[in-house]
Amino acid sequence: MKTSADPGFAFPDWAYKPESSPGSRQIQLWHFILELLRKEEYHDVIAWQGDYGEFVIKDPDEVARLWGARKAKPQMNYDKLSRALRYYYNKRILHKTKGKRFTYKFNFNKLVLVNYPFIDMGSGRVPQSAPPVPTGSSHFRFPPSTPSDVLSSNEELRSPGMFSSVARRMARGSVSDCSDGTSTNSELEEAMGAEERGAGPDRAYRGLLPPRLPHDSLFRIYPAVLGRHGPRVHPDSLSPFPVSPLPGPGGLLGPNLSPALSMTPTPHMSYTPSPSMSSPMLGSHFSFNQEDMKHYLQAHTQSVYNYHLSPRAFLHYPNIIIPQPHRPTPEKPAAHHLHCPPLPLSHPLSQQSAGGDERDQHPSPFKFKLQPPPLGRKQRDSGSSLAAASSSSSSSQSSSFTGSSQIINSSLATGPPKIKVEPISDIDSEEEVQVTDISEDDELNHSDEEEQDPCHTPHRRRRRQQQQQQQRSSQAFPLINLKSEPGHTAPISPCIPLKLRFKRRWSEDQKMEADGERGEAEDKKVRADREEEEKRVGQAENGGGRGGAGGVILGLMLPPPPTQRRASSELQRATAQLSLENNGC
DNA sequence: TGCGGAAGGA
DNA sequence: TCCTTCCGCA
Repeated sequence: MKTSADPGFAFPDWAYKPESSPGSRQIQLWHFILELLRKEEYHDVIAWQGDYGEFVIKDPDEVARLWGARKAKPQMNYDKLSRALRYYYNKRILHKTKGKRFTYKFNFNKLVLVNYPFIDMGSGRVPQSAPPVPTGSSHFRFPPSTPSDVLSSNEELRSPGMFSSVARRMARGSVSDCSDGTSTNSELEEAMGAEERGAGPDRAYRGLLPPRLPHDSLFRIYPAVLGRHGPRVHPDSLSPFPVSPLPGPGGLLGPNLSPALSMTPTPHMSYTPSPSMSSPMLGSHFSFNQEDMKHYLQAHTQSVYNYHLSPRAFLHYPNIIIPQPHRPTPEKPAAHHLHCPPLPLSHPLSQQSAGGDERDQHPSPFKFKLQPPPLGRKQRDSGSSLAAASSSSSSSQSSSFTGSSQIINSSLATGPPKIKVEPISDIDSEEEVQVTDISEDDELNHSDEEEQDPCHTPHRRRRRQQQQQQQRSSQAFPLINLKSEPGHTAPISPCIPLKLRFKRRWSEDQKMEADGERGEAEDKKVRADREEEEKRVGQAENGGGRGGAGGVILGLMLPPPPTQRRASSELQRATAQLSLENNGC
């Protein structure tokens, strides 16, 4: 296999730009960082430290000097180098370890799903977020060396709607993780640790799992592993590694396991050790343990909720149970199971969830921790207008992390007065609370906010447009079509979608919450007035049959303030009524 | 020390 | 596209 000219350590050809010169001047910075990290002689300059993928630049000037030497940029300094590193934030290749000087962390989670287009689901094996550590078992295959290889030779694996779309979304950055610069993995480990402890059979291989391998040991094997695929290196491979956020064949992140990936295994995703590294598993696609894939997706979904990612990506996995905040609306169909098109997938996962909604029977084991996404700089700057910032969030790190979920989060953090009460006709928002594609619907529905947002650079607008386009294509799925047409206000009817009625009810509830914050004295007065009014409204509603479960949803997140208990009970009654009505629909 | 906008080069 | 360079800001 061809490698770079570096005799000590070399990435495979695909890790370099095609125009890579013998001197490897085109090496990318993160490659270079990994290169340094791997070399013992630079451990005084840069070294792994802390969590997986986390490294500290011990001697920034020296690293910059080395980088400048590599790039023939003698004027290079750490300031410039760090600027380049910061560009990786948006690409989710790196993020900063907050509070630790010169400490960054490679992000690998998104790189995993991007590999999904090459999963051989039929093999009954599931992708791992773990690196391709050849430690001895047989369930891991390396993909071809380049996306073009895969896409040309494994077209059948690009199951439309299954993995490729996820991959594209991931590649686009609309699905991402670790966006807050903190250790995502540790939280995921918690969640998945619990999950795994409760895991059933199919876990025998766990005994084979390596413990946390030291970075170095993980990384050391990387070249050797990749080296096995030299013959598959596509001569025209274009910047084959996850660097490219672009969708499509040239931009798919990944069939190639990245060094970043390899060094940042997720312990909770039990890695299946793979003697395949030494066996003739040079096939062009991954094979994964299906059980682990399920767990991975759950973990990733957890990260979605923790980090404002897009669980909608998982709608393409109709048989993956998506952990969600438990919503006591038993009548609500298990959308992910019932409304996804019968994708041409006939693997055992299809049977696992067949016949019912597991979530109802087994409430999600995950702890939901809704957090506001990291504030971008301008958001921080905006200061006082937090609500506006949250609704129009366009932090460069999380331009896709906008939307009603964030609104909810903001409301949790700042109280009802800052809740954005969306128009009733904006029925997307509740969907986003439930299945939080945080970015896209917000973009569809809040273009007015975009105008107000000083952070909307043309670049970000382009990204948002891409996400909107993705959203439109995603709406081809019946699940998404649970929504009404944008802007369409369904007539009030006992048989309007339950969800829509929930939404409307929720909007009302939020208004009431806002009212509830206006102080005790005023509240009492308002309450008195409202009680009178609600008597009238209640009578009207008894005939109109509208309502919603938004209050229930919020109730899951926060205990209702005393002033709202009565409203909540109203909501519960309305919910019960709606449930009955819905049965009639 | 870190962030991110902007302009520009290769 | 991936930086490099410069800069203002926190």
